[in-house]
Amino acid sequence: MTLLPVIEATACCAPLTRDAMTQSQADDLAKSLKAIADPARLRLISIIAASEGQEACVCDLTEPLEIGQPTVSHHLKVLTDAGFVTRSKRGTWAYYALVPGALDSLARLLVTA
Amino acid sequence: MTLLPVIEATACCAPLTRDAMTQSQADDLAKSLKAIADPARLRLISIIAASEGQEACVCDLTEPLEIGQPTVSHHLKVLTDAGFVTRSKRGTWAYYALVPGALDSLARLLVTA
DNA sequence: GACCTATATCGATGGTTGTCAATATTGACT
DNA sequence: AGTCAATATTGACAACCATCGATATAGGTC
Repeated sequence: MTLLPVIEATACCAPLTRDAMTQSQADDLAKSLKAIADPARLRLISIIAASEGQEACVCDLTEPLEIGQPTVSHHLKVLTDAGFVTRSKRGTWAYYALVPGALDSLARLLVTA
Repeated sequence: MTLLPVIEATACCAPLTRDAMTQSQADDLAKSLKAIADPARLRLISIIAASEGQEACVCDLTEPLEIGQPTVSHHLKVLTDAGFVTRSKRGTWAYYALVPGALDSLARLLVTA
């Protein structure tokens, strides 16, 4: 499933509270919010963000959350599809990094006035 | 179901990206995000926010969204439980108003550094 | 009280989603 | 080629959720 990346979804629009949203604006924003509205995914973002270079290896993400490796992989895919993180493979390892500004664009949409 | 209001859920904490979150912090934040991660609820917030005094009657909320009245009522309850809006009844009508600062507290948690 | 209007609650239903176990893929190393 | 380690994908299942129709509640008016 391809998903409108956050940055594009947010580049165009007035804040949530300025004007009544259209249905498709609401759909896009809801998709972005759904992508981060999960405890496991929030913790993944949080760990990645706190890591050096805002980048972390999957091997460092599996233990702290107490869920299986396939589930971690699934959550990382959701975050990637939504445009919050990017994946780069180096050797056998996969590194996930925050997309700079992605969370901020989203946050800006929620601020009132 | 009682839910930790956004304001309280966010009053205490460092931004999402400063430090690794605990499980319960992630649970709370995810609940707040889930509450607004729905197109119908985003449009409700949006319409309320764009109204005079950031307050709107349910009667003005049912038509624009093209969903049934019980569904609108359900979404408003979710938003109320999560602390984004408050309900006040005047006569036969129910008015929902934005909780000042609720969305902003949430947004602040998402901003990086 | 009887009736109407506005809103809330209940029960059911179809669709989505988080999780897991099992398996596949990919890359490194001998 | 063969093996091992890291990660991704698949298929299944239970839990959750958005929506609806039907009904209940509450306030106003006659």
